[in-house]
Amino acid sequence: MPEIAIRLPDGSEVRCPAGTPADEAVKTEGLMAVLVDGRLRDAYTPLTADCAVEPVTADHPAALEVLRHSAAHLMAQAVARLYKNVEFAIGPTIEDGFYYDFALEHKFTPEDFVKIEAEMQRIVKENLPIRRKVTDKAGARAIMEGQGAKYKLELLEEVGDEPLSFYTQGEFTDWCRGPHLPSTKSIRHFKLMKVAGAYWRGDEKRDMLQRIYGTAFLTADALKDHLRFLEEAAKRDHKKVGQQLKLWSFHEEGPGFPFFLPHGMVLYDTVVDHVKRMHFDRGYQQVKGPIILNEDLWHRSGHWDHFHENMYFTAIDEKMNAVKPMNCPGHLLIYKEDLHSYREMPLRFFELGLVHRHEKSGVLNGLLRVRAFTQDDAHLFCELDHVKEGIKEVNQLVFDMYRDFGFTEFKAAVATRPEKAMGSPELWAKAEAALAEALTEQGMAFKIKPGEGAFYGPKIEFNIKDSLKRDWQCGTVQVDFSMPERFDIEYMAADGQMKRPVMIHRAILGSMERFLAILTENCGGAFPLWLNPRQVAVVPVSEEKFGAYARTVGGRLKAAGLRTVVDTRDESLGKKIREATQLKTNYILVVGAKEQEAGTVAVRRRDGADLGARPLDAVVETLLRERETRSVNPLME
RNA sequence: GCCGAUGUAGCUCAAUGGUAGAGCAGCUGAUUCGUAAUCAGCAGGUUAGCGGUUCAAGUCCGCUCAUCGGCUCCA
Repeated sequence: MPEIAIRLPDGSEVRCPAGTPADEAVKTEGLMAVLVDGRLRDAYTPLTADCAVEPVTADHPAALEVLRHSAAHLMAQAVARLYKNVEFAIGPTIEDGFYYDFALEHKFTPEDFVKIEAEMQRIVKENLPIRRKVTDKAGARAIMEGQGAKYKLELLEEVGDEPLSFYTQGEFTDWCRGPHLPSTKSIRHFKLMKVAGAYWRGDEKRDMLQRIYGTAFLTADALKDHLRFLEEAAKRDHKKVGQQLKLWSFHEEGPGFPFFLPHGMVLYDTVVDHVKRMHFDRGYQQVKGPIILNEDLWHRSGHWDHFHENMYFTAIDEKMNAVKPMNCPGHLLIYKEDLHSYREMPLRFFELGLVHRHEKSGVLNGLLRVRAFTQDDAHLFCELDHVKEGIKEVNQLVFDMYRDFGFTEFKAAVATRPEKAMGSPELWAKAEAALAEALTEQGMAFKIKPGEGAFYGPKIEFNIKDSLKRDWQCGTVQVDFSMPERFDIEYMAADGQMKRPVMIHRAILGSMERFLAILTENCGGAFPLWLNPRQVAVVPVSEEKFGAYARTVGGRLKAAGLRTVVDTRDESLGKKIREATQLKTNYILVVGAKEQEAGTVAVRRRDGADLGARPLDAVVETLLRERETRSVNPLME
């Protein structure tokens, strides 16, 4: 046997005979896998040549991935033991865990999870070695035919002639790239989460399989933390919070059409006010088009061809009309009312546009996915040479807006030409390049989403990250050469020629409804002062004795524009404080004899902190500062 | 749209196939209170809707609707 040299991360080198398994060469406790020359491999992989080996143990970034992949196999094995005639599809890892798709007669219920988890534990205890075997396509086919695995056979037909690996643990064998843990014994901290239907290969025309989602972690604490996180997210659910704080509601009578209650409307208007101010400061002109427009317009715009399944139609005097799903055609009509000059460019039309889109019933979800929503929509018309500047200007507004609403982390992606697209590929390429260049010049990293552009142009998608580290898509910026063409819009260029402008479609918060849901879940309903519909509650210790002073205090606050309630109900002080706190009122001002005499208020924050008596003037001053600076944290300390 | 689960008072939840109940909220009265629930009384329901099985249905079956979790789609 020739000797080979193994380099370890600490710079040391060991020599061993070629073919030595990696785990024997590196001799590391708790080895889950190894990186051989940077490639993830099984711990027992034979080393055949000089190489660099990095051990993957529990603290390695790749550890979770390996663990979860093995957990998916573990679950599949348990399912195979417990149920008859199970067909296996695929079982990958995902962000928070793993899933496996099965086809079988039995319908899984969450009660089955107990049984499956118990079987999984049993397999863990059996300490089955997980071993890799490589075969060729014919060998693979033989194995799969033996298993009656029609889904896997279908996938097999699509791969080339490269060697294929199978992993076996006990009686269970699965086609898999790997790597896997060396044994089932180290999969300890897992939980099956939910069962759901999933189309085979994500195609709604094909079989509906049963998917079980699970998660697995390296330690019991990490699993517990994850479950706690999910609980926290559930507590912050905007539907729940919206009901508790009486912000919005949903009714059977209008699925997908949310109701805004008085306090929700205050929140909505506060957001709108800020959005408008930011746009006016940047040269946008607000417009508003009608909600219903005749069908011809939608043929001209291309929406009928590309979007009509999502549109609502309504007859007026026997003529067909469409309820608008987008605002752009309206803005094009407005554009065409005047002769435009290059001197006005970029021309910026802004609309809080109420659009209706027919969404499939199964996708509706609170305010996050509705059938009628208001977009913070705008269209910029610019000269061809200035498209990139236009995009950059818009992007800057996007960044500013997210920061103002307290979102400091966001990501961008460029979505390119979809299959159903209008306009020439050359124009698409040009538009895609403009978007990418603008982002690059602004130092904004982005990824590419192939084929995910709108039918009339490629787009930048902006995602914000909330306080629970979840991503939400909000803004889009789209470059469009087609719509100006279709509507034959022009402007007078500096050289006296009539030219065709380019259109930039953009929304920043996206849908106001959706954004309010995100805002709500970001803070769990405990809105920063500037946004909160309930900013201050004034609570007299006794209504009879101090009610008048409480109303005076309330009057001062209201005069300063602070959203204030004076709670003069015949209830105990403790109860009024409790209720105001539960409604996430930023500040509770308690007034009694001492305060009345001294012209002060006793300040209590919603987090329970009792700040003691403060002069009313000072309180008003601080609250106004907190509001004007849009502070996320309370300024009263 | 597809797969699955769920639907009881305004809210949160109980109720072996055998008279639908509690807490909170609401109303009335008492209480005037110093930092997260004062006390008492009253009222509140075609158990999502429609149909079926049964002597008897909140409970079992079917259909419809809505919601939730996923899939597909998407702001």
